[in-house]
Amino acid sequence: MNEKYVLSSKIVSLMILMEGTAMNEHIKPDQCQVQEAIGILVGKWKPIILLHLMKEGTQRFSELKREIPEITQKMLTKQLRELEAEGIVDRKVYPEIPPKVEYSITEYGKELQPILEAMHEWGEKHAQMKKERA
Amino acid sequence: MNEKYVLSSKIVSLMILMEGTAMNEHIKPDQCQVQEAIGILVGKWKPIILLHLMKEGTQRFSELKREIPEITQKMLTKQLRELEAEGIVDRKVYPEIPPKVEYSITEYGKELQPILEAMHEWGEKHAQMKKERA
DNA sequence: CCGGATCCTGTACGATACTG
DNA sequence: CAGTATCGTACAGGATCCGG
Repeated sequence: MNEKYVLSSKIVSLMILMEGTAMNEHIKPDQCQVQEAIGILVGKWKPIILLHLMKEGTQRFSELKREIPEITQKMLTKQLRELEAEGIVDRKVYPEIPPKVEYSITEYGKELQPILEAMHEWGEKHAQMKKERA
Repeated sequence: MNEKYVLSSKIVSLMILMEGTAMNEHIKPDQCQVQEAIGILVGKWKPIILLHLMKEGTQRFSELKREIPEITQKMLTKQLRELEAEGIVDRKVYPEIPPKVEYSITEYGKELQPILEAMHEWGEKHAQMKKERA
């Protein structure tokens, strides 16, 4: 491996973080841990769903549907199930009639919150920069 | 909750900044600023490209290609151009023969670094959690 | 109220070949 | 060396209807 070190302190800290992990080698797309995280967030609606659940706490299916009117039931169901499968969201079914299903962020899922917030922050800044460039 | 992870001070300050601002009302998918950020990182190869450029600094097209062997030229070109269009990556063409093109992370793009770090960190943890569940 | 089943469409991605 | 051009495929997302 060629060692061509031109380093800002930021890069140094990144390198320390990555030491012995993914950064050193040929990173394949399916090994990349950043992809792990992105993969979970990518669905067109997942960030929105998560933001709502994080802000409002536990919510029923129909509440989410009301707060995100443009989404179809199918999509809402599907994306919630995917988040559930990853352990990010908890699904609680009340065996009643009419049916009642509540969704909430798991403790584990809450660890994603700072990342979502950082992305929100950056995204806002980026959107504004795009405007200024026009 | 346990603080197993020391978040970078940048993220912590972002969290403070975001308090009370981020998650308000009916967020449409095309307004969601988290989507802004994700949209830029989604390409199958973009995180990998960015990690390489962040680690190695300025690199030629062929160097990147060599470090990411599974990617096709077409894809490498395309994703680099998209990153360039967003202002994340700088493209420097040397009008020589044979051609020479160098890519690097812009100062602006470096602001993504803490986010990528956080995602990498979380992704690693998540990947391991999945294993344990099996 | 919640969500599964079906069908349809755009596009991200890839293999391959060609060029200044 | 660093790209375009062309063609082909898989899959995410959406519209709509059905069911417990």
